[in-house]
Amino acid sequence: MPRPLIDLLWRDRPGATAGGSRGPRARYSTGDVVSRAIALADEGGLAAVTVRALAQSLELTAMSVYTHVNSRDDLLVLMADHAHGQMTTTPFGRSTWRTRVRRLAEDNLALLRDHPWLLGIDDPRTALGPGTIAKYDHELHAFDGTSISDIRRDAALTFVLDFVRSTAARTVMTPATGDFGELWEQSVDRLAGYLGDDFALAQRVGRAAGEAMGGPHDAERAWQFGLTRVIAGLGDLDSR
Amino acid sequence: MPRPLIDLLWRDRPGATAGGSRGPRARYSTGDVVSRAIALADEGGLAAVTVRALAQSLELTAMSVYTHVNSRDDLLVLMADHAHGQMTTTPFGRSTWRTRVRRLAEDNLALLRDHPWLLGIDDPRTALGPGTIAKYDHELHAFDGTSISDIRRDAALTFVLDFVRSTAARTVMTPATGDFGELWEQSVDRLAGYLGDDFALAQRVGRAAGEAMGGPHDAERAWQFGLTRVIAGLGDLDSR
DNA sequence: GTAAACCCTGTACAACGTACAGTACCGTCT
DNA sequence: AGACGGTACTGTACGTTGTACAGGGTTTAC
Repeated sequence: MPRPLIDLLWRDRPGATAGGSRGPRARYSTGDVVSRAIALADEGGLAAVTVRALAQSLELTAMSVYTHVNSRDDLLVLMADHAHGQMTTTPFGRSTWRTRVRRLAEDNLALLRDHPWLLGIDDPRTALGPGTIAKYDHELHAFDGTSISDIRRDAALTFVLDFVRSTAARTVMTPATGDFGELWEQSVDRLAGYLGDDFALAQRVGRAAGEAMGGPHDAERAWQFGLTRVIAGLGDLDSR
Repeated sequence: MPRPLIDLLWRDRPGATAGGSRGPRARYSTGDVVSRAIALADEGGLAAVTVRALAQSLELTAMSVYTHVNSRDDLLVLMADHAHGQMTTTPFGRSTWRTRVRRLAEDNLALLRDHPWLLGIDDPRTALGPGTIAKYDHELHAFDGTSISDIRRDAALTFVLDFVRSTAARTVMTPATGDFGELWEQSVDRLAGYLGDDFALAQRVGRAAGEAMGGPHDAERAWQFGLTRVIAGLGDLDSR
């Protein structure tokens, strides 16, 4: 049985509890396995990351995967932490916390665009990994120079990241999510019949929002709308 | 085969396309099936809503469920829409949009507390249902009296609801989510060993946030923090 | 040289969603 | 009255999933 998850997460860091040295050499390192899994996920979404598919992609049998990883859930945590560790972060430089938060949000959006499957991983154990902790540390520094308390600093960061995640979930096209446009055109007739004149406001706003959604830069506009509101909501951190 | 999803969603509304009248009477109505499914989900989470379990709970065979519903995914949409339709909404009265948004957010949090499994349903087709549309309509009215545009009205509502959903996802105890406290105490030692003195800021803030998380009213505090920021972020809708 | 630890394989199981074929029932049409 | 056809339901079965379990071969530690 492989080492416990925490040790796998920290496998490359100095001081890592190494695996025993006896027995045949493994054909793949843990990192290899995680990388292949990520490649599969980038291509076909989380659903494509089955133990069997991963095994085949490594030219192993299904059960051999469990030599490197304790369970599929653990694998997902390793994937997420790896992605967090590889994330490209725009350096903050000497900017204000507002532009830092903006960059941070944009970086995270890019991350979720590159790896939409991250939206499907919601395991709290991810927070134990070095990549995730490094990311957390870096992003907390966005609020340096303000007089925000530690607890609120954490809350503020969570607030920003939650916004990014929500928006990405709606924007990003997961392989699982079929095109909503098709669905819409397909059912709008019958829906109109049912609706009649009820819910006038919903119909008016829904139509406006729906039409804009087809437009060229709507996703971008929704993003800017929200991000502006997030930053405005954080208010004047400097004087508090 | 049952009627298509849209017709099932609108089954109780006047003008609904009724099912054919021939054949034996069904032992259960669509509403019965959906209600039983919701009961299962309330008890054991979405994972407990298997076709077989639902069938057993109705004293049917597994395949008979498909007489009432086209697929499990459709069933989930029906469940979500039903929950949205049953949602208790605090009337807005004559209050300002700020307190309306606050109530709206609180109502939605309560909804997600009562039915945590809603967090696991992310099907856009839910938006086609009468319950969801009624909810949408009602919540859009929160911004009545302001001069906000239709598109921004939709964006603002989405912004609020996304915040609620994110916070609920972290707060609410899903049956799937084991207690994070256990996990933490179990791995904090080894983690401390790996961390050493690196990521000082993350460690300090994480400790502060972690300790507060054990505290009695932390979830409440995080909620208030975020909600205040959401409303502040929306700014002065009256003059725009 | 022996024993322990390790990588890897093959077989197998339980649970899942659901396709397909068939049976009993019932309103509708001839 | 009788045939038709749509409906509710059942039973069997298939493919896919994660993974438990029992070995077999290989390498290192003692």
